Amino acid sequence: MMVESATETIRTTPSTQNGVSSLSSQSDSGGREGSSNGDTNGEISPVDLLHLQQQQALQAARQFLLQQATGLSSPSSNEVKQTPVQVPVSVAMMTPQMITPQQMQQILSPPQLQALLQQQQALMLQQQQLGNKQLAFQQQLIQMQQLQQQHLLNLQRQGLVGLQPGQGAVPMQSLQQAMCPADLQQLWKDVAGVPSAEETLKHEGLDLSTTSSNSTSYSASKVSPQIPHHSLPNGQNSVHTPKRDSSSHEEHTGSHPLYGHGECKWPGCEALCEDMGQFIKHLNSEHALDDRSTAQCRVQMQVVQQLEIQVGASRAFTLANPIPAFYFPSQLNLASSASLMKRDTEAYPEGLPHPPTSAATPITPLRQGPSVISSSSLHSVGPIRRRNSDKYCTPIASELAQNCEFYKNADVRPPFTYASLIRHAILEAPDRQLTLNEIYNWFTRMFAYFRRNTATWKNAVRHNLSLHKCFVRVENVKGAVWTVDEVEYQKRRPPKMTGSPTLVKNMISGLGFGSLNASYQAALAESSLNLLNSPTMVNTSSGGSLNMLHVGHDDVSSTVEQVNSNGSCSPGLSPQQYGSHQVHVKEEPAEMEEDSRPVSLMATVSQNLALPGDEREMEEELPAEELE
DNA sequence: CTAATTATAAACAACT
DNA sequence: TAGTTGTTTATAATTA
Repeated sequence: MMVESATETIRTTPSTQNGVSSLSSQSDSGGREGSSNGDTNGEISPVDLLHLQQQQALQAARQFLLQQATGLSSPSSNEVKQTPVQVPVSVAMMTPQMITPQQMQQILSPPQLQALLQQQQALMLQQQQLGNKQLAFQQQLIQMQQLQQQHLLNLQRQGLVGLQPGQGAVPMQSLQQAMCPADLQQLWKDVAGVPSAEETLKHEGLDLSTTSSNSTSYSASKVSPQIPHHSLPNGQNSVHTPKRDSSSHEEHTGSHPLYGHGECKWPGCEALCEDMGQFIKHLNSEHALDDRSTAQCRVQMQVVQQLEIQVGASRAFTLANPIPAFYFPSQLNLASSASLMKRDTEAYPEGLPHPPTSAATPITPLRQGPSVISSSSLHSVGPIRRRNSDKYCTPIASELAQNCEFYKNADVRPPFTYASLIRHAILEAPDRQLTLNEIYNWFTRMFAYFRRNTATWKNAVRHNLSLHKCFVRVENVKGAVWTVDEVEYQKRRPPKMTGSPTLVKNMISGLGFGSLNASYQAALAESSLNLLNSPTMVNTSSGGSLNMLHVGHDDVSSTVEQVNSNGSCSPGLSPQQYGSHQVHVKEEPAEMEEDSRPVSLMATVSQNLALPGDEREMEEELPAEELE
């Protein structure tokens, strides 16, 4: 007991408010915030510093990419400066879905890069499942992006690119090389056959001329001096002998983004090259860069950026919607593997009292099935404030349903707030009411994590019950039970995404969803439309439709229950139903019954998202009560 | 910087 | 009296 509370205390206390806060809060999690006590980077481990550096560099590179694509000229100096250690690698791995495009820029660290990009791909995959024909192309684009970044990374490592964090100066040429313009040509050809893709591009208002002029001048001013002899296949730069080139690449021979396993990775090429030299030759001969491809490359970069935006948007969307995790298995796998790494390495830093259960069987409970752990659960790995999950709103029901076993056995903090957990527990009960003790039991039964530190979390539970208006105490003959006032619960869900209607509009129109598949887009459009049409939403949401998308969603069960349980669980649900003697209303429960609208609406959206062949999934997800 | 949300700790009262 | 249940206040972290 004492030990438990002690650790608990430690866990919470630690956050220092230096720039390292997030890092420390991460690592210290269960343990000594040892690293956080200081206020400088001095405490940061070498590894962290490395990460930091990589992040900075990466971010700069990314920034540059974005600039190139956007035509923006604003240097990223300040942003880069802020980046320091802000988001440790672990976070990047653990919170894939939470990462906004901007955060992504900051978070990206070499080791994560691939994972992230793969996740993006996974997302795109998801979209594909939604019926998008353009996906193939988009995925390729993503790959291109991946290649770009990897290459940039390599360049940085080599010192070939004097990437100043504050300047984000990455030579255009290097980008071009990384992008493999020829490949772009190919892509272009492929795409040519797909009117929608071109349509998309037009729609997105890609301005080749503008962009290219921008990037050109940009690269012209900064590039050459920094890449002394990094020969480029396009011949724009001084062409060196393959050997020289290969030598310059030697240290990372195997890491050339386009060269691996003895063959050219140029999409669709696969030419065999015995060594780097040969590969370079091959590059020069087969994948030369001409003006056209250069232009295409630039367009490509823009497209890539668009994709990034889309990814961000779709991520937000999927987060806001109960799209079952199995929608993107690849991501899940990734996530789970990430979590494994996490757990094995940093989840419980040295000195940390490893939770009893997990110590013995930390990962065992992981299902090998497709559902494994959804990303949200990853958030919880380690002592992250669960608020995250709640915020980014992982449907607790589906999450729990899927990872029920995991939480039962792994000493992992569930990524949900106490409030949402309590609510879930109560709603899960046959008569949607539980005594305090029953709630306790539910916690301990469902989560290994809550089998310890009982004093702490029980206190928290009680505190939550008392504090939140959404929990209504009902006294009956046998004592008191707690019920949930859905309306209140939904009501208090704050705007999570400060997305104004404008944002939504933008996302839907060309920019974000320009090339999203029709159904996806339609679903989103519809949802936003509905949302916008809903008076409640319009004036309620400070932010706008996207907010509403979120509302009531961090808990699928709400949706489900309201839809399935005929009335018994409707938002307006009055405590009286419980045949209580007396009800303590903490405050008037708000009379807006329209609140149910967003919820059912969500159901609609979900359905829209559930495309052919996926209905089964949706159904799986609905009965969230089945967990247990 | 501020406000809101959440987690945690703790004091305290009422009740069993 | 001790433990449980509830309420309330305070503090800190995090995020928008």
